[in-house]
Amino acid sequence: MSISKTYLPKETEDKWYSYWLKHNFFKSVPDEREPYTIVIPPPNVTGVLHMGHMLNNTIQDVLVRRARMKGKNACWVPGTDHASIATEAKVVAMLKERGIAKKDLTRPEFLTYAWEWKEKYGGIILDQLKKLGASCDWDRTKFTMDEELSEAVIDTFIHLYKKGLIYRGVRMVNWDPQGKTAVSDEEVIRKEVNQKLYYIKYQVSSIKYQDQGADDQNSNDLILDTKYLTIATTRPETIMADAAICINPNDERYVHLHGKRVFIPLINREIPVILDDYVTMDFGTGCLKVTPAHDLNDYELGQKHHLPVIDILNDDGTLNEKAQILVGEDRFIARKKIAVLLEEAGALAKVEDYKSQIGFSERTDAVIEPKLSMQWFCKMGEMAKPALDYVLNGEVKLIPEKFVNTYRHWMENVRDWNISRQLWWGQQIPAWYLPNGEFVIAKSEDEALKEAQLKTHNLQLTTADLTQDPDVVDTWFSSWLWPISVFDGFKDPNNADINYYYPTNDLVTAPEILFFWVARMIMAGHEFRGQAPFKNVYLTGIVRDKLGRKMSKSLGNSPDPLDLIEQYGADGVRVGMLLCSPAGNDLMFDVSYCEQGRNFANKIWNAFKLIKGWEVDNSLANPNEIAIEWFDSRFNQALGEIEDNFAQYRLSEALMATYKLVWDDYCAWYLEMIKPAYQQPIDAVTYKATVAYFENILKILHPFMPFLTEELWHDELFGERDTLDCCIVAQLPNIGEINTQLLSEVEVVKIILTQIRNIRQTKQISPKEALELSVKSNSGINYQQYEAIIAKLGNISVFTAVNDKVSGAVNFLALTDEFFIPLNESIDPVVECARLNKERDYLLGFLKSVDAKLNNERFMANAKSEIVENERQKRADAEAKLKITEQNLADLAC
RNA sequence: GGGAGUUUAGCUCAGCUGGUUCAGAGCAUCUGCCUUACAAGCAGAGGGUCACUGGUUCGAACCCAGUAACUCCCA
Repeated sequence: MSISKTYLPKETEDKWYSYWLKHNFFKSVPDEREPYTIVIPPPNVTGVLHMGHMLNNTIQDVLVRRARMKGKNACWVPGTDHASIATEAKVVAMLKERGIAKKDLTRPEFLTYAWEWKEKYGGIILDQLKKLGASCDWDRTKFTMDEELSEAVIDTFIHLYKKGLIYRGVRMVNWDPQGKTAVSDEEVIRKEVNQKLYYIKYQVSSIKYQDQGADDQNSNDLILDTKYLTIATTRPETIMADAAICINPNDERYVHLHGKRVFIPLINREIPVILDDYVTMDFGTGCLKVTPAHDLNDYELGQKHHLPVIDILNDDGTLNEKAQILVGEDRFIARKKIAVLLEEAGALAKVEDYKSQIGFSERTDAVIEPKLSMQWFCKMGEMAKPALDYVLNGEVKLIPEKFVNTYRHWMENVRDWNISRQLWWGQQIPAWYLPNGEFVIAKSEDEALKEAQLKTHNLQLTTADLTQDPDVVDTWFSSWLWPISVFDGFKDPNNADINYYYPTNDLVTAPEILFFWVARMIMAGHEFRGQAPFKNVYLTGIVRDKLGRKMSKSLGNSPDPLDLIEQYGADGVRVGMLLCSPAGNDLMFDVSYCEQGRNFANKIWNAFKLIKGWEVDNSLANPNEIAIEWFDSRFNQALGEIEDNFAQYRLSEALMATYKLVWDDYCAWYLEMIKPAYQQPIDAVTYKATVAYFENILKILHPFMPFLTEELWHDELFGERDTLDCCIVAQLPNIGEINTQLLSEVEVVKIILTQIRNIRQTKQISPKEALELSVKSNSGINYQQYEAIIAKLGNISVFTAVNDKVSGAVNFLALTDEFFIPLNESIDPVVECARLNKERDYLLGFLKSVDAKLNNERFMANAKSEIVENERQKRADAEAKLKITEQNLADLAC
C-alpha cells in the first residue's frame, strides 16, 4: 500500500472525532484524579462560528487536551447563551416572513415559536466546534434557558432582592428603538460618526421680537446679538423637549442673559436660562440646551435644577404628541425636516460638520437613545469590592497582567446594572404587581399571591389581581451564573460535580467582555459560593485582518472558518491561529498562517513516510549512538521550554518551540544524521529509538494538532494498540536528563556543516562531490566522535586531525578550531587577504570594547563577578582567534 | 476629557532582575538545487540608528522625562 504524498486531513478528521466520541474520551465524571475544568464562554445560540470563536476555542482545546495528557481529569463544559435581544430579533423576523406580527401573538404563543426556532436553528455553532476538534464533554451541554439554569436565575433575583441589592427605579437607560428594549451600558458600542452641528437661535423673551434677516452672521456676531442666544446641537429634533438653556456663570459674554427666559423656535415655548459651571465655555457657543429626557448629562443637570422632563419620543424612535410638530416622524427624518423648518423660520444660524461618538446597540446596531424609564437595577458597589480583591490579591490571575489596571478602574467606578429588558425571550422577572401599584417578588404565582395577601392584609386577593412584570432579565444575568449553574450548583449546592469541578481552572475569553461577563462571574462566584469561579483568565486578542481592521460581517473581511478547515485542515488552521496569537494582543490574521500550519502537518506526515519505508536489519551495528544521545537531550531541553511557555500561557511560543523541535531538530538534523543510504536497511537500535522519539513527538504535538497525531498514532509503525490506547489520552513524557556538553558540541558541528555547505555554494561545488576536511583543534573538542555525522552530512571523504595548518586550503573557524578543505583550484590571495583583514579588524574592534570594560575601574567595581568573568572569557577567545587570523595573514604575506 | 497599552528586520512577534561584539525567531525575500520522506521541499545568503529627543549609569532595546504616531477602555 502506498502512502499518500501529502497529509489528507479530510480522510482523518471525521473518523477520529467519531472515534473519540464513541469511546467517551471527552467525557468527565468526578474521580480521584485532580480536576481540570474549563467552562466555555457560551456563544449565542443564534451564532455561527467566526474567527473569534475559532481562536478562542482552539486555545481552550489546546489547554484541555494538554491537561488530559498530564493525567488530569479534564472537563470542558460546552453550551450556548439564549441571547435575548439577538434571538428575539431573529424570531420576530422569521414570523414577519410568515406574515405574523409579534403584537398579534400572546406571550406563550410567541415563546412557542421561539423555542421551535431554537430547536431547529439554534446551536449550529456547537456542531461547527466539532469540526475544529473541540474536545468538549458534550453530555454536559447546557443552554442558559434550560430549566435548572432558569430556575437559578429566578432564585438569584429573589435572593438579591431580599438582600436589598435589586431595586426598581426610573433611570436614564440606553434605549434600543429597534429592539424596543433597554440595553446595558456594556452593550452600547461607541463609534465615531460624522455629524452636523446645528447652530440654532433662541429669541430672548424680554426683547421685542423683530429683525429676522441676519443669516450671514459669524459666531462672534451671534454672541454679541442680545436679541437672540445661539446654541449648538447635533440633535435639533429634540429642541421641543428643551427644559432650559444653560450657561456658565463665569462666562462674561452672557452676563446679560442671567435671569432671562428664551423661546424655543417653532413652538415658541418659553424656557429659563440657568447658570451652571458644568457648561464648557469654549465648546460651541457656550450656550447649552438642556434636554433632560434625551441626554444623560442633561438629565442630571435637570435634576439639579428641578427642571421638568419632557419626553417627545416614542419607544420606536418616532416623535410623539409632546413634540407638537413632526409628530409620528422618525427621529432621523425629523432631524432633517426640522433643519428645513428652522431655516425657513430664520432660526438656523449655521451648520457645521462635526465628528462625535455615538452609541450603537451591540445587538441591532440601532443608534441608542437615552431614555427615562422604569427598570430593574442590580446594585454593584457592594459586590464589586470582593470581586476586585480576588484579582488584586492574585487569587484570580488575569493574563496578560495589564488588564488588572483596567479591571480595577472599572470596578472602582462601577455603576448599577440595568437588568431588565423589554422582551419576552428570557427569564421573566419574578415580580407581581398589585392593583394598588405595589409589587411582590416571588418564585411562582402562588407564592406571589401569598406574599401579596400578607403584604396587603387582604385575603380576598386572587391571582387575577396580580400581573407579572412583562420584562425579562438581561441575558448576562444568566451568564454570570454560568460556572456555577452548569454544575447545578444553585438547586443542589453540595452535589458531587460542583464540589469537584468548582472553582474551574482557566477561562478563555475576549477582553471586551471582561466587565460584563468576567467581572460579574467573579461577583456571583463570591456571592453564591464564597469562591472565585476560576483561577486564571486568559484574555485573547481581537482577530483583525491584515490591515488591522476588526473582522466583521459587514466589512466582509472575515474568512469563513469552516472554509479554512476545508482548505487547510483543522490542524493546519489551529496551528495557523496560534502562530499569530500573542496573549492579550490583537492578532493580524492572514490565511498564510494556515498555509504554514498545513505545511507543518505535511512535514510531519513525510517524516512518518520516511521512517515507515525503512527496513530493519537486526544484524547491523548501531552507528548512530551520538545522534541518538544528542536528540534525546535536545528533546528534553525542548520539553522544558514548552512546559515553561505553557506555565506562562505563551501558547504561540510553546507551539513555535514544538515546531522547531520537529522541523529543525528532528527532521532536518536528526533524521538526516541517521538516515540510511538509499534502499539500505537500518539497524534495530536506531530504528527503535527513532520510532520512540517520533511517538513522543506525536504526544507533544497532539494538543495543537489532534487529528494528524491520532491518525499516525494508530499506525502499525508503533505496534499493536488497544482500542483505548489513543494519542488523546497518552501521557506526556517527563523531562529527562540533558547532556549540555553534547548539545553545545553538536552546535559546533552544525556550524562546521553550515560552513562546508556555504563553501560548496560559493565555490559551486556539487553536494555530490566528496571533499576532504582537516581540523586543527584548539578547543579540546574530540571531533572523532562526530566524524561520522560530519562525513555524512557534509559529504566528507577523509576527515583528519592535524597539528599544523594546511597551506593553500580553504579554511574557516568554528569557535577557535581551524578547519581546512583542500581544493583543486588555487585560492585568490587578494580575496583571502581581504577576508582575513576584515576578520582581524572586527576582532580588534571587539577586543577594544572588551578591554574598555575590563580597564574601567568602575566597571570592575560595580559589575557582578560572573559578568566580569564572562568578559575575560570573551577576551581570551577573541585573542585566540586574533592570533590565528594574524598567523594566516602573515603566511599569505598580505 | 480621564485611564491603559503599543511602537524592535518587508510582515507577525520574542528579547525574563539593565551586562556574551548596535539584537533573535517564524514567515516573506534573494541565490543554488526536481539530492527518490517532503518543491506544501532542501541548502545557503541578505535584511534592523530597537519611533524620536534628552537624562540616569562603567554599561540602555530594557530604567526615567518629554515628543510623535497608532490601538483599546471609560466618560
